[in-house]
Amino acid sequence: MGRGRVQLKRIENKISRQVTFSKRRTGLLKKAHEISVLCDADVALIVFSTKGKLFEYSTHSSMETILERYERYSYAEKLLTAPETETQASWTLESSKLKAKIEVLEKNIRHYVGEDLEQLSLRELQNVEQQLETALKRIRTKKNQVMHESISELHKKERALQERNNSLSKKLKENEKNNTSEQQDGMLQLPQPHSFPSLANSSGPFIGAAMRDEESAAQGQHASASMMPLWMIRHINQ
Amino acid sequence: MGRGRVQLKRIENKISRQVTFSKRRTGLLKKAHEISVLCDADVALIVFSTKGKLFEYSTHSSMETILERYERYSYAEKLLTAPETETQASWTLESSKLKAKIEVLEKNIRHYVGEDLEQLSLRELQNVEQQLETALKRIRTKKNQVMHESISELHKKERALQERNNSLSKKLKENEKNNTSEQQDGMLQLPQPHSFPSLANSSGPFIGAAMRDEESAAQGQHASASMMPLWMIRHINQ
DNA sequence: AACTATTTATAAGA
DNA sequence: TTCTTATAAATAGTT
Repeated sequence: MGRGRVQLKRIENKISRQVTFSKRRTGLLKKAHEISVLCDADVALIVFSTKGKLFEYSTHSSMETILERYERYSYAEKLLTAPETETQASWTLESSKLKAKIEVLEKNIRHYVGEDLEQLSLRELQNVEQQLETALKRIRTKKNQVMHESISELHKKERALQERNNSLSKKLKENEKNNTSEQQDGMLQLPQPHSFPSLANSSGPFIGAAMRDEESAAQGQHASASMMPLWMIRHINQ
Repeated sequence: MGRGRVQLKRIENKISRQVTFSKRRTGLLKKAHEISVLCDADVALIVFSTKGKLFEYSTHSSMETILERYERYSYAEKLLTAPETETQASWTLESSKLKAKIEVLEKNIRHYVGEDLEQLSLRELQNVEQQLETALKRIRTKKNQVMHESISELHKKERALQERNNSLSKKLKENEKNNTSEQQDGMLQLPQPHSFPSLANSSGPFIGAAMRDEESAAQGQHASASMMPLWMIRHINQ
């Protein structure tokens, strides 16, 4: 619902991601409210932004009530087993289970990045090798796909810009017929077309704008959370 | 959005309330998913129909996790003020920290095995690809090393056995001199040397054992604990 | 924050 | 419920 269709995938540009988040959050909260009023439903909505800021909506019957109801509905067993009765022992147990799990996961990751291989048997090494090969294939397939999409997107832009360029050239020639005086480089000084105003400042041909987009997109280097290197992950644990 | 404008108040007609609920619920869940993917947000949505039926959506990081995060975020003060629950609060906090960490690790692993790639940008894909390539190189180097070690180990065994073999042959000939009767193929039917009994059953030359070891190493398909697939790891947590 | 051109969602009807 | 269609709403890209 906007000027362009949008792919269902993370918006790369931080600014527009933020803007979109703000807009859609408003819309989502509104719709949550609407369905709750129109259809007499109990709704609880919790949204955490990337930065960890909380936004929430809940029907008048309050968030707590709904969450309790939810727990009751979907985790009945859990509540029955131990809400208050949890002893320190059980916490310790859970904690060490989690820690054990983390250890296993970290070990896994180390293997997947080719570290800590000493203890592995030949068979295990072969296993990892095979998994990595498969993963690499998948990644490359996906990368190809993304690149192809990007390319055809750029071709589309290119065509649009070329057309615009042609029509501007035509207008320019007509202007020159009617006006046999100054304005040698008139084309770039014409009143700007309203559709692509930002491109008007480029010094090259219009098509060049597409290339610049590409370059700037390829620059930012900070990795997302999911791409954090190991040493960074290790610091999560405060 | 429809053929008529709609008042923001409970729809009286039961049927159309139900129909509207169904349609809007779909839309709401969709939008919740979209904002979560597009804007990289953590979303939890709980809807109870009038009749009490539950519908829910939550970002990949699971409903439980998000609700915990919510509790942490919005009831922090409450928990801190409570007298008895203070220890419990700290446990809860630690527990959810650990869980958060596990989430990150699991996401990482999914990427390393080439799953869950939709949300990755081209840049991130390239990152993963490069890491996998490096890992693969390391793994292969290590594998080579292990195989070479294994081979020279086997060569050593081979030499030892050959020597033993020779000395036994020698003794046999001496025996035959002193004893001009039976025992044509005596060599392989001699009392077995106690060091490598298993090899004695092989029908070929001793060096053949090395080949068989190699082959069987390449066959076994069950993964070790550290190589467990994700779905299996998920079960660790009790 | 505002402004539109567009895409989406959905109310009504079948 | 599902499909279709006319129309209201949401929102992407811009200013």
